[in-house]
Amino acid sequence: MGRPSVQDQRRQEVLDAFMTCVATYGVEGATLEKIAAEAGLKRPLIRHHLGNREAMVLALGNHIAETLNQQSALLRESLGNPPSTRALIEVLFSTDHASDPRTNICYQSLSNSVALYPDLRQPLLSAMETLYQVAVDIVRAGHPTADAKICETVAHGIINLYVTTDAFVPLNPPESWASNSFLAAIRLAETLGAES
Amino acid sequence: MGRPSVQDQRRQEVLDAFMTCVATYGVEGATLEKIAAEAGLKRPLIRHHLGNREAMVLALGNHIAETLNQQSALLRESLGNPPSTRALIEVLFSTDHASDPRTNICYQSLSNSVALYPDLRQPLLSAMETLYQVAVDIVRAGHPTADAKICETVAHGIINLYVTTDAFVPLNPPESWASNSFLAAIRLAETLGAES
DNA sequence: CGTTTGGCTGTCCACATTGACAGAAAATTT
DNA sequence: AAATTTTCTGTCAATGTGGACAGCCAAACG
Repeated sequence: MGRPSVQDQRRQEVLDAFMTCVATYGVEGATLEKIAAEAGLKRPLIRHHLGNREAMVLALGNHIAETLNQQSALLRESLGNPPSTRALIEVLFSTDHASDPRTNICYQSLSNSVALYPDLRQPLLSAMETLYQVAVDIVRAGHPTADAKICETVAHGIINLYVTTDAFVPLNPPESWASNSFLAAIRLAETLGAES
Repeated sequence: MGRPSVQDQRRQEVLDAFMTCVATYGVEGATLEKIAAEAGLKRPLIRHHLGNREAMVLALGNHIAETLNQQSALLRESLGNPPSTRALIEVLFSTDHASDPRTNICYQSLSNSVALYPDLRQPLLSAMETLYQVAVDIVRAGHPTADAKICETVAHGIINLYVTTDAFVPLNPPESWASNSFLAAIRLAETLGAES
């Protein structure tokens, strides 16, 4: 049968190194050499596992989207039954929640590259839709009597406030930026009245 | 006296072309040739006007920060006396307000490059602080009796919701994403009660 | 032990990009 | 018209980057 294949594992490792490089140097700044150094491999192996540059970028886009989808699923499960909007906000903004900080930075970088790699759009868009949907479901569960459209607005607002906070991380802003987003999300949730 | 200098104007044109390229290709993807093509000049002239790559990036960072500061000042003036929070939100989210869409994309790209160009951090950070401050002042003017800390939270929330909306523009999301952010900002503002 | 299968390395070429310089062309003043 | 200053062009070398290939090495199986 020959040597057993570790291709799947290697592919994950290379993808992870690519993710680190994109987060640090941007999509166009993540060269094969930097990725190879990060992965501890030789440059030709990167190509062997992920294909040419375009294939690499699309693979990363799908990987990021998949990661976000898993986080959405986790979020849905980790909140008690019935889930509370307050708990959603606290999980999103808790520092120990600590979703991999590279994920959101890569998401941003890839978003800005959609014009160059159009196939990125679909997975990135639907990953975000999924996250929105989880938030909407949680908010509606916590406020069954509230208007559906209003719940949607509040849920989107909470997620967007969270996203902004993450987007500013590379700037290392004062702590107040994050706490103001957190407090704003709380206030927004409270417009729905007490939870059931 | 010799030929008259058009250096200042050329510098602005080159900076503008650089901005377009960064918005399209990212910081590392904006090569001198692409910038030259965009500016309608020959490559060596780019270097002549903006210096080497690092100087170019820092110049763009300062230019973006300056642009944002001007927009902040404009925002402060364009709102009536007394300014209303509602008007602030409507101006921010109005499509015809149409601040140059490249500005926010460049801001994001540059933010993600702070690790490589540390001198970018200061101007980007204080431009955002300025924008926050304008929003805080407007909200406080509209709600003179409200608690100062709460006004700060609401103002930051409004700005952050606006920022997120702009950040998603490259993904060309469904129109509902923007309208939900807008409605969330309105709801958030309403938590302060009626305006004076 | 040999074969087979797959992972890994070394090396090559083509091309893009940056950085630098010398010199031509243009415009204004004297 | 001549001189001067600035703008612009052409070209070179050095380096970085992507893409491709041939061949070696390691591990499992018969």
